[in-house]
Amino acid sequence: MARRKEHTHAEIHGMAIIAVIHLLQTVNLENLSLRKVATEIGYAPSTLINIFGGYQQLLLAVSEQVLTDLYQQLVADYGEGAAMQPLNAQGIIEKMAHDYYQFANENRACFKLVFELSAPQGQALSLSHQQAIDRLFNLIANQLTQLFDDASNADIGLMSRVLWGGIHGLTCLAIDGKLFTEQAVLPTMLSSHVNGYLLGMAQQKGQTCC
Amino acid sequence: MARRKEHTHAEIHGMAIIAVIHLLQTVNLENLSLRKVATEIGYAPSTLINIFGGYQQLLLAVSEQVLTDLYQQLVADYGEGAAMQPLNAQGIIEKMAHDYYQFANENRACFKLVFELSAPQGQALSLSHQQAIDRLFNLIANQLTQLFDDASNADIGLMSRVLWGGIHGLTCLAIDGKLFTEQAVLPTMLSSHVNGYLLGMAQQKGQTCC
DNA sequence: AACTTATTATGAACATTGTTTTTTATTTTG
DNA sequence: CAAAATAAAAAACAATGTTCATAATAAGTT
Repeated sequence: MARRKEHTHAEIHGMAIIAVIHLLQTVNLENLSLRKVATEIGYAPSTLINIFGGYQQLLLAVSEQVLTDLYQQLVADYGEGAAMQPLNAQGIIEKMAHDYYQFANENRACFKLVFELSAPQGQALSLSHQQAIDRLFNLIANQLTQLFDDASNADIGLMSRVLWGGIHGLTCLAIDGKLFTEQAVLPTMLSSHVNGYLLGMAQQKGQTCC
Repeated sequence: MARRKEHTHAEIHGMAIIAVIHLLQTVNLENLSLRKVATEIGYAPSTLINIFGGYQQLLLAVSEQVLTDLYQQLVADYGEGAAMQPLNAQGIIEKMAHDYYQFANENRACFKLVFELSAPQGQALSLSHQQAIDRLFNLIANQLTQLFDDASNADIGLMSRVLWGGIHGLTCLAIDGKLFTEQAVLPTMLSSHVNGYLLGMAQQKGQTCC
Protein backbone atom coordinates (compact mmCIF):
# COMPACT_ATOMS: atom_id res chain seq x y z
CA MET A 1 0.00 0.00 0.00
CA ALA A 2 1.76 3.11 -1.09
CA ARG A 3 -0.17 6.25 -0.62
CA ARG A 4 1.99 8.62 -2.50
CA LYS A 5 3.15 12.11 -1.69
CA GLU A 6 1.59 12.45 1.70
CA HIS A 7 4.97 13.93 2.45
CA THR A 8 7.65 14.92 0.01
CA HIS A 9 11.06 13.37 0.26
CA ALA A 10 12.49 16.53 1.76
CA GLU A 11 9.81 16.41 4.42
CA ILE A 12 10.52 12.81 5.31
CA HIS A 13 14.20 13.70 5.36
CA GLY A 14 13.55 16.37 7.95
CA MET A 15 11.10 14.26 9.91
CA ALA A 16 13.62 11.46 10.25
CA ILE A 17 16.34 13.77 11.49
CA ILE A 18 14.03 15.28 14.05
CA ALA A 19 12.94 11.82 15.11
CA VAL A 20 16.53 10.71 15.68
CA ILE A 21 17.33 13.79 17.74
CA HIS A 22 14.16 13.23 19.71
CA LEU A 23 14.83 9.54 20.31
CA LEU A 24 18.41 10.23 21.33
CA GLN A 25 17.14 12.10 24.37
CA THR A 26 15.87 8.90 25.95
CA VAL A 27 17.84 6.21 24.14
CA ASN A 28 21.56 6.01 23.60
CA LEU A 29 23.06 5.51 20.20
CA GLU A 30 23.69 1.79 20.48
CA ASN A 31 20.05 1.15 21.36
CA LEU A 32 18.80 3.25 18.50
CA SER A 33 17.93 1.57 15.23
CA LEU A 34 16.74 2.42 11.78
CA ARG A 35 13.54 0.53 12.45
CA LYS A 36 12.78 2.57 15.55
CA VAL A 37 13.26 5.77 13.62
CA ALA A 38 11.02 4.45 10.86
CA THR A 39 8.16 3.54 13.19
CA GLU A 40 8.58 6.87 15.00
CA ILE A 41 7.69 8.73 11.82
CA GLY A 42 5.27 6.13 10.52
CA TYR A 43 7.24 4.94 7.53
CA ALA A 44 8.88 1.68 6.61
CA PRO A 45 12.60 1.08 7.11
CA SER A 46 13.16 0.61 3.41
CA THR A 47 11.69 4.04 2.75
CA LEU A 48 14.36 5.65 4.89
CA ILE A 49 17.02 3.65 3.09
CA ASN A 50 15.67 4.85 -0.23
CA ILE A 51 15.92 8.45 0.89
CA PHE A 52 19.16 8.46 2.85
CA GLY A 53 20.96 5.55 1.23
CA GLY A 54 21.52 3.77 4.50
CA TYR A 55 21.42 3.99 8.26
CA GLN A 56 24.89 5.47 8.57
CA GLN A 57 24.09 8.22 6.14
CA LEU A 58 20.96 9.08 8.06
CA LEU A 59 23.10 9.43 11.16
CA LEU A 60 25.57 11.59 9.24
CA ALA A 61 22.72 13.88 8.26
CA VAL A 62 21.74 14.10 11.91
CA SER A 63 25.33 14.87 12.77
CA GLU A 64 25.33 17.85 10.46
CA GLN A 65 22.09 19.12 11.95
CA VAL A 66 23.48 18.86 15.45
CA LEU A 67 26.61 20.74 14.41
CA THR A 68 24.41 23.47 13.02
CA ASP A 69 22.38 23.61 16.23
CA LEU A 70 25.57 23.82 18.24
CA TYR A 71 26.82 26.68 16.09
CA GLN A 72 23.53 28.51 16.44
CA GLN A 73 23.66 28.17 20.18
CA LEU A 74 27.21 29.49 20.35
CA VAL A 75 26.41 32.59 18.36
CA ALA A 76 23.04 33.12 20.02
CA ASP A 77 24.35 35.56 22.60
CA TYR A 78 26.94 37.54 20.69
CA GLY A 79 26.13 37.61 17.00
CA GLU A 80 29.13 36.85 14.88
CA GLY A 81 30.07 40.36 13.85
CA ALA A 82 27.49 42.15 15.94
CA ALA A 83 28.11 44.84 18.50
CA MET A 84 30.52 43.65 21.13
CA GLN A 85 29.31 42.91 24.61
CA PRO A 86 31.16 44.15 27.65
CA LEU A 87 33.13 40.93 27.13
CA ASN A 88 36.49 41.20 25.43
CA ALA A 89 37.65 38.66 22.87
CA GLN A 90 39.23 36.45 25.50
CA GLY A 91 36.04 36.47 27.56
CA ILE A 92 34.04 35.53 24.50
CA ILE A 93 36.24 32.52 23.83
CA GLU A 94 35.94 31.49 27.45
CA LYS A 95 32.17 31.76 27.26
CA MET A 96 32.08 29.73 24.07
CA ALA A 97 34.03 27.00 25.83
CA HIS A 98 31.47 26.89 28.58
CA ASP A 99 28.60 26.90 26.09
CA TYR A 100 30.27 24.08 24.17
CA TYR A 101 30.35 21.93 27.26
CA GLN A 102 26.83 22.89 28.25
CA PHE A 103 25.53 21.85 24.85
CA ALA A 104 27.40 18.56 24.99
CA ASN A 105 26.14 17.87 28.47
CA GLU A 106 22.54 18.62 27.59
CA ASN A 107 22.67 16.60 24.38
CA ARG A 108 25.08 13.82 25.26
CA ALA A 109 23.88 11.21 22.82
CA CYS A 110 23.72 13.69 19.96
CA PHE A 111 27.14 15.07 20.82
CA LYS A 112 28.69 11.63 20.94
CA LEU A 113 27.04 10.82 17.64
CA VAL A 114 28.68 13.79 15.98
CA PHE A 115 32.20 12.92 17.02
CA GLU A 116 32.11 9.13 17.04
CA LEU A 117 30.65 8.77 13.59
CA SER A 118 33.20 8.59 10.83
CA ALA A 119 32.65 8.91 7.13
CA PRO A 120 31.52 5.64 5.48
CA GLN A 121 34.72 3.99 4.33
CA GLY A 122 38.04 5.77 4.25
CA GLN A 123 36.42 8.54 2.28
CA ALA A 124 36.43 12.05 3.61
CA LEU A 125 33.61 13.82 5.37
CA SER A 126 31.02 15.49 3.19
CA LEU A 127 31.70 19.08 2.25
CA SER A 128 28.81 20.47 4.24
CA HIS A 129 29.96 18.46 7.20
CA GLN A 130 33.44 19.94 6.89
CA GLN A 131 32.00 23.40 6.60
CA ALA A 132 29.90 22.91 9.70
CA ILE A 133 33.03 22.11 11.69
CA ASP A 134 34.96 24.88 10.02
CA ARG A 135 32.36 27.41 11.10
CA LEU A 136 33.03 26.40 14.68
CA PHE A 137 36.77 26.85 14.33
CA ASN A 138 36.22 30.22 12.72
CA LEU A 139 34.22 31.42 15.67
CA ILE A 140 37.36 31.22 17.74
CA ALA A 141 39.66 32.29 14.93
CA ASN A 142 37.67 35.49 14.53
CA GLN A 143 38.20 36.39 18.15
CA LEU A 144 41.86 35.49 17.94
CA THR A 145 42.44 37.97 15.15
CA GLN A 146 41.35 40.66 17.56
CA LEU A 147 43.72 39.46 20.24
CA PHE A 148 46.70 38.94 17.96
CA ASP A 149 46.23 41.41 15.18
CA ASP A 150 49.66 40.91 13.69
CA ALA A 151 49.61 37.10 13.71
CA SER A 152 49.69 35.21 10.43
CA ASN A 153 46.71 33.25 9.21
CA ALA A 154 48.64 30.07 9.84
CA ASP A 155 49.21 31.07 13.45
CA ILE A 156 45.56 31.95 13.93
CA GLY A 157 44.53 28.61 12.45
CA LEU A 158 46.91 26.74 14.69
CA MET A 159 45.87 28.55 17.84
CA SER A 160 42.18 28.19 17.12
CA ARG A 161 42.61 24.46 16.69
CA VAL A 162 44.66 24.10 19.84
CA LEU A 163 42.03 26.00 21.78
CA TRP A 164 39.14 24.05 20.33
CA GLY A 165 40.92 20.75 20.59
CA GLY A 166 41.40 21.32 24.29
CA ILE A 167 37.82 22.40 24.83
CA HIS A 168 36.65 19.36 22.91
CA GLY A 169 38.91 16.93 24.74
CA LEU A 170 37.95 18.15 28.18
CA THR A 171 34.29 18.04 27.20
CA CYS A 172 34.53 14.51 25.82
CA LEU A 173 36.30 13.16 28.87
CA ALA A 174 33.94 14.99 31.21
CA ILE A 175 30.66 13.76 29.78
CA ASP A 176 31.95 10.19 29.96
CA GLY A 177 33.05 10.62 33.56
CA LYS A 178 36.68 10.01 32.69
CA LEU A 179 38.16 13.07 34.38
CA PHE A 180 37.55 11.79 37.91
CA THR A 181 36.54 15.09 39.33
CA GLU A 182 33.27 16.67 40.26
CA GLN A 183 31.37 18.01 37.29
CA ALA A 184 31.35 21.42 38.93
CA VAL A 185 35.05 22.01 38.36
CA LEU A 186 34.90 21.49 34.62
CA PRO A 187 34.16 25.16 33.91
CA THR A 188 37.25 25.95 35.97
CA MET A 189 39.29 23.60 33.82
CA LEU A 190 37.92 25.10 30.62
CA SER A 191 38.72 28.60 31.83
CA SER A 192 42.19 27.52 32.91
CA HIS A 193 42.79 26.05 29.49
CA VAL A 194 41.61 29.10 27.57
CA ASN A 195 43.17 31.73 29.78
CA GLY A 196 46.36 29.82 30.44
CA TYR A 197 47.01 29.14 26.77
CA LEU A 198 46.16 32.66 25.69
CA LEU A 199 48.37 34.09 28.41
CA GLY A 200 51.23 31.89 27.28
CA MET A 201 50.77 32.81 23.64
CA ALA A 202 50.58 36.49 24.49
CA GLN A 203 53.82 36.29 26.41
CA GLN A 204 55.47 34.27 23.69
CA LYS A 205 54.52 36.88 21.13
CA GLY A 206 55.71 39.64 23.40
CA GLN A 207 52.46 41.51 23.27
CA THR A 208 51.50 41.48 26.90
CA CYS A 209 54.34 40.93 29.28
CA CYS A 210 54.37 41.83 32.99
CA MET B 1 31.31 -31.75 21.48
CA ALA B 2 32.98 -30.26 24.47
CA ARG B 3 36.55 -31.18 24.91
CA ARG B 4 37.19 -29.80 28.31
CA LYS B 5 40.14 -27.90 29.71
CA GLU B 6 42.15 -27.62 26.56
CA HIS B 7 42.58 -24.08 27.80
CA THR B 8 41.74 -22.70 31.18
CA HIS B 9 39.27 -19.85 31.44
CA ALA B 10 42.03 -17.39 32.13
CA GLU B 11 43.78 -18.53 28.98
CA ILE B 12 40.67 -18.10 26.84
CA HIS B 13 40.21 -14.70 28.46
CA GLY B 14 43.65 -13.64 27.32
CA MET B 15 43.31 -15.26 23.92
CA ALA B 16 40.09 -13.37 23.24
CA ILE B 17 41.60 -10.02 24.18
CA ILE B 18 44.61 -10.65 21.96
CA ALA B 19 42.30 -11.71 19.15
CA VAL B 20 40.29 -8.49 19.40
CA ILE B 21 43.39 -6.33 19.35
CA HIS B 22 44.67 -8.32 16.40
CA LEU B 23 41.41 -8.09 14.47
CA LEU B 24 41.13 -4.37 15.14
CA GLN B 25 44.23 -3.81 13.05
CA THR B 26 42.40 -4.75 9.87
CA VAL B 27 38.74 -4.30 10.81
CA ASN B 28 37.11 -1.32 12.43
CA LEU B 29 34.99 -1.63 15.52
CA GLU B 30 31.62 -1.58 13.83
CA ASN B 31 32.63 -4.48 11.58
CA LEU B 32 33.93 -6.52 14.47
CA SER B 33 31.64 -9.03 16.11
CA LEU B 34 31.63 -11.47 18.94
CA ARG B 35 31.31 -14.29 16.46
CA LYS B 36 34.40 -13.21 14.57
CA VAL B 37 36.39 -13.13 17.77
CA ALA B 38 35.08 -16.56 18.67
CA THR B 39 36.03 -18.15 15.37
CA GLU B 40 39.43 -16.41 15.53
CA ILE B 41 40.30 -18.31 18.69
CA GLY B 42 38.41 -21.47 17.75
CA TYR B 43 35.68 -21.31 20.33
CA ALA B 44 31.93 -20.86 20.20
CA PRO B 45 30.31 -17.46 20.79
CA SER B 46 28.47 -18.74 23.82
CA THR B 47 31.75 -19.74 25.41
CA LEU B 48 32.95 -16.14 25.28
CA ILE B 49 29.68 -14.98 26.76
CA ASN B 50 30.07 -17.46 29.58
CA ILE B 51 33.52 -16.13 30.36
CA PHE B 52 33.07 -12.39 29.85
CA GLY B 53 29.36 -12.04 30.53
CA GLY B 54 28.71 -10.36 27.20
CA TYR B 55 30.21 -8.71 24.19
CA GLN B 56 30.42 -5.28 25.74
CA GLN B 57 32.29 -6.61 28.73
CA LEU B 58 34.76 -8.33 26.46
CA LEU B 59 35.37 -5.01 24.78
CA LEU B 60 35.79 -3.33 28.16
CA ALA B 61 38.44 -5.88 29.03
CA VAL B 62 40.20 -5.06 25.79
CA SER B 63 39.92 -1.37 26.64
CA GLU B 64 41.77 -1.91 29.89
CA GLN B 65 44.49 -3.85 28.14
CA VAL B 66 44.95 -1.09 25.57
CA LEU B 67 45.19 1.51 28.32
CA THR B 68 47.86 -0.56 29.97
CA ASP B 69 49.75 -0.90 26.69
CA LEU B 70 49.52 2.86 26.18
CA TYR B 71 50.87 3.49 29.65
CA GLN B 72 53.72 1.07 29.09
CA GLN B 73 54.63 2.79 25.86
CA LEU B 74 54.63 6.22 27.50
CA VAL B 75 56.96 5.15 30.28
CA ALA B 76 59.12 3.02 28.03
CA ASP B 77 61.69 5.72 27.42
CA TYR B 78 61.88 7.50 30.76
CA GLY B 79 60.88 5.16 33.58
CA GLU B 80 58.47 6.76 35.97
CA GLY B 81 60.87 7.76 38.72
CA ALA B 82 64.04 6.71 36.96
CA ALA B 83 67.05 8.83 36.25
CA MET B 84 66.14 11.92 34.30
CA GLN B 85 67.07 12.27 30.70
CA PRO B 86 68.56 15.45 29.35
CA LEU B 87 64.91 16.43 28.97
CA ASN B 88 63.44 18.65 31.62
CA ALA B 89 59.95 18.13 32.99
CA GLN B 90 58.34 20.29 30.33
CA GLY B 91 60.15 18.42 27.58
CA ILE B 92 58.98 15.12 29.03
CA ILE B 93 55.36 16.24 28.99
CA GLU B 94 55.77 17.41 25.42
CA LYS B 95 57.24 14.07 24.44
CA MET B 96 54.42 12.20 26.15
CA ALA B 97 51.95 14.23 24.13
CA HIS B 98 53.66 13.18 20.91
CA ASP B 99 53.81 9.56 22.04
CA TYR B 100 50.13 9.68 22.94
CA TYR B 101 49.24 10.76 19.44
CA GLN B 102 51.63 8.28 17.88
CA PHE B 103 50.03 5.44 19.80
CA ALA B 104 46.54 6.58 18.85
CA ASN B 105 47.54 6.92 15.23
CA GLU B 106 49.14 3.48 15.08
CA ASN B 107 46.25 1.82 16.89
CA ARG B 108 43.28 3.83 15.72
CA ALA B 109 40.58 1.24 16.19
CA CYS B 110 41.86 0.25 19.61
CA PHE B 111 42.19 3.87 20.65
CA LYS B 112 38.66 4.69 19.55
CA LEU B 113 37.42 1.63 21.36
CA VAL B 114 38.91 2.83 24.63
CA PHE B 115 37.27 6.23 24.54
CA GLU B 116 33.99 5.48 22.82
CA LEU B 117 33.02 2.59 25.02
CA SER B 118 31.05 3.55 28.07
CA ALA B 119 30.27 1.44 31.10
CA PRO B 120 27.26 -0.84 30.58
CA GLN B 121 24.31 1.16 31.89
CA GLY B 122 24.69 4.37 33.84
CA GLN B 123 27.02 2.56 36.18
CA ALA B 124 30.56 3.80 36.67
CA LEU B 125 33.67 2.41 35.05
CA SER B 126 35.30 -0.53 36.75
CA LEU B 127 37.88 0.28 39.37
CA SER B 128 40.78 -1.13 37.40
CA HIS B 129 39.61 0.84 34.39
CA GLN B 130 39.60 4.03 36.47
CA GLN B 131 43.04 3.24 37.79
CA ALA B 132 44.37 2.69 34.29
CA ILE B 133 43.27 6.19 33.32
CA ASP B 134 44.45 7.63 36.60
CA ARG B 135 47.93 6.27 35.96
CA LEU B 136 48.03 8.27 32.77
CA PHE B 137 47.01 11.49 34.50
CA ASN B 138 49.62 10.87 37.16
CA LEU B 139 52.37 10.64 34.59
CA ILE B 140 51.79 14.28 33.83
CA ALA B 141 51.01 15.24 37.39
CA ASN B 142 54.37 13.87 38.51
CA GLN B 143 56.18 16.10 36.07
CA LEU B 144 54.08 19.08 37.06
CA THR B 145 55.11 18.76 40.68
CA GLN B 146 58.68 19.35 39.52
CA LEU B 147 57.69 22.42 37.57
CA PHE B 148 55.43 23.93 40.22
CA ASP B 149 56.84 22.69 43.47
CA ASP B 150 54.73 24.96 45.62
CA ALA B 151 51.43 24.27 43.88
CA SER B 152 48.64 22.54 45.79
CA ASN B 153 47.54 19.02 44.94
CA ALA B 154 44.29 20.46 43.63
CA ASP B 155 46.18 22.75 41.29
CA ILE B 156 48.37 19.91 40.05
CA GLY B 157 45.29 17.76 39.46
CA LEU B 158 43.58 20.53 37.55
CA MET B 159 46.58 21.34 35.40
CA SER B 160 47.29 17.71 34.59
CA ARG B 161 43.72 17.24 33.42
CA VAL B 162 43.76 20.39 31.34
CA LEU B 163 46.98 19.27 29.69
CA TRP B 164 45.77 15.76 29.09
CA GLY B 165 42.35 16.87 27.97
CA GLY B 166 43.92 19.03 25.31
CA ILE B 167 46.27 16.32 24.16
CA HIS B 168 43.38 13.91 24.00
CA GLY B 169 41.08 16.29 22.17
CA LEU B 170 43.64 17.20 19.52
CA THR B 171 44.46 13.54 19.06
CA CYS B 172 40.82 12.51 18.72
CA LEU B 173 40.05 15.20 16.18
CA ALA B 174 43.24 14.49 14.26
CA ILE B 175 42.81 10.75 13.81
CA ASP B 176 39.28 11.36 12.50
CA GLY B 177 40.51 13.99 10.07
CA LYS B 178 38.43 16.70 11.72
CA LEU B 179 41.16 19.28 12.19
CA PHE B 180 41.42 20.10 8.48
CA THR B 181 45.14 20.41 8.45
CA GLU B 182 47.95 18.21 7.28
CA GLN B 183 48.80 15.46 9.69
CA ALA B 184 52.35 16.76 9.84
CA VAL B 185 51.41 19.86 11.82
CA LEU B 186 49.74 17.97 14.64
CA PRO B 187 52.99 17.64 16.63
CA THR B 188 53.32 21.40 16.30
CA MET B 189 49.84 21.83 17.73
CA LEU B 190 50.55 19.47 20.59
CA SER B 191 53.74 21.32 21.40
CA SER B 192 51.97 24.66 21.18
CA HIS B 193 49.33 23.40 23.58
CA VAL B 194 51.76 22.03 26.14
CA ASN B 195 54.29 24.86 26.00
CA GLY B 196 51.71 27.60 25.67
CA TYR B 197 49.68 26.43 28.63
CA LEU B 198 52.71 25.81 30.81
CA LEU B 199 54.11 29.21 29.94
CA GLY B 200 50.82 30.83 30.84
CA MET B 201 50.62 28.95 34.11
CA ALA B 202 54.18 29.84 35.00
CA GLN B 203 53.53 33.49 34.39
CA GLN B 204 50.27 33.37 36.30
CA LYS B 205 52.03 31.85 39.27
CA GLY B 206 54.82 34.36 39.03
CA GLN B 207 57.52 31.74 38.87
CA THR B 208 59.03 32.53 35.53
CA CYS B 209 58.43 36.01 34.33
CA CYS B 210 60.46 37.84 31.71
C1' DA C 1 -13.21 8.39 -19.47
C1' DA C 2 -10.64 4.17 -19.83
C1' DC C 3 -6.24 2.09 -20.28
C1' DT C 4 -1.31 2.05 -20.02
C1' DT C 5 2.94 3.30 -18.01
C1' DA C 6 5.89 5.12 -14.17
C1' DT C 7 6.62 5.86 -9.70
C1' DT C 8 6.59 5.06 -4.70
C1' DA C 9 6.25 3.15 -0.58
C1' DT C 10 5.90 -1.34 1.27
C1' DG C 11 6.22 -6.09 2.99
C1' DA C 12 8.54 -10.17 2.74
C1' DA C 13 13.00 -12.33 2.56
C1' DC C 14 18.02 -12.55 3.84
C1' DA C 15 22.27 -12.52 6.16
C1' DT C 16 24.27 -11.18 10.40
C1' DT C 17 24.27 -9.71 15.03
C1' DG C 18 24.26 -10.65 20.56
C1' DT C 19 22.17 -13.60 23.66
C1' DT C 20 19.55 -17.64 25.84
C1' DT C 21 18.52 -22.27 26.14
C1' DT C 22 18.98 -26.93 25.23
C1' DT C 23 22.26 -30.92 23.98
C1' DT C 24 26.15 -33.34 23.92
C1' DA C 25 30.53 -34.76 25.27
C1' DT C 26 33.81 -34.98 28.82
C1' DT C 27 35.49 -35.04 33.56
C1' DT C 28 34.98 -35.90 38.21
C1' DT C 29 32.98 -38.41 41.92
C1' DG C 30 30.88 -42.16 44.65
C1' DC D 1 32.26 -48.94 36.58
C1' DA D 2 28.15 -46.13 37.08
C1' DA D 3 26.35 -41.62 38.28
C1' DA D 4 26.51 -36.93 38.96
C1' DA D 5 28.52 -32.63 37.63
C1' DT D 6 30.33 -29.66 34.31
C1' DA D 7 32.23 -27.44 30.30
C1' DA D 8 31.74 -26.35 25.63
C1' DA D 9 28.83 -26.25 21.65
C1' DA D 10 24.88 -26.40 18.77
C1' DA D 11 20.48 -24.81 18.08
C1' DA D 12 16.99 -21.48 18.62
C1' DC D 13 15.52 -16.54 19.13
C1' DA D 14 14.73 -11.80 18.65
C1' DA D 15 16.51 -7.80 16.54
C1' DT D 16 19.35 -5.52 13.22
C1' DG D 17 20.54 -3.21 8.33
C1' DT D 18 19.70 -4.08 3.69
C1' DT D 19 17.78 -5.96 -0.75
C1' DC D 20 14.17 -7.19 -3.81
C1' DA D 21 9.83 -8.19 -5.63
C1' DT D 22 5.07 -6.47 -5.15
C1' DA D 23 1.03 -3.90 -4.61
C1' DA D 24 -0.92 0.63 -4.69
C1' DT D 25 -1.08 5.08 -6.40
C1' DA D 26 -0.11 8.85 -9.61
C1' DA D 27 0.70 10.51 -14.24
C1' DG D 28 0.33 10.11 -19.15
C1' DT D 29 -2.07 8.78 -23.56
C1' DT D 30 -5.52 8.09 -26.79
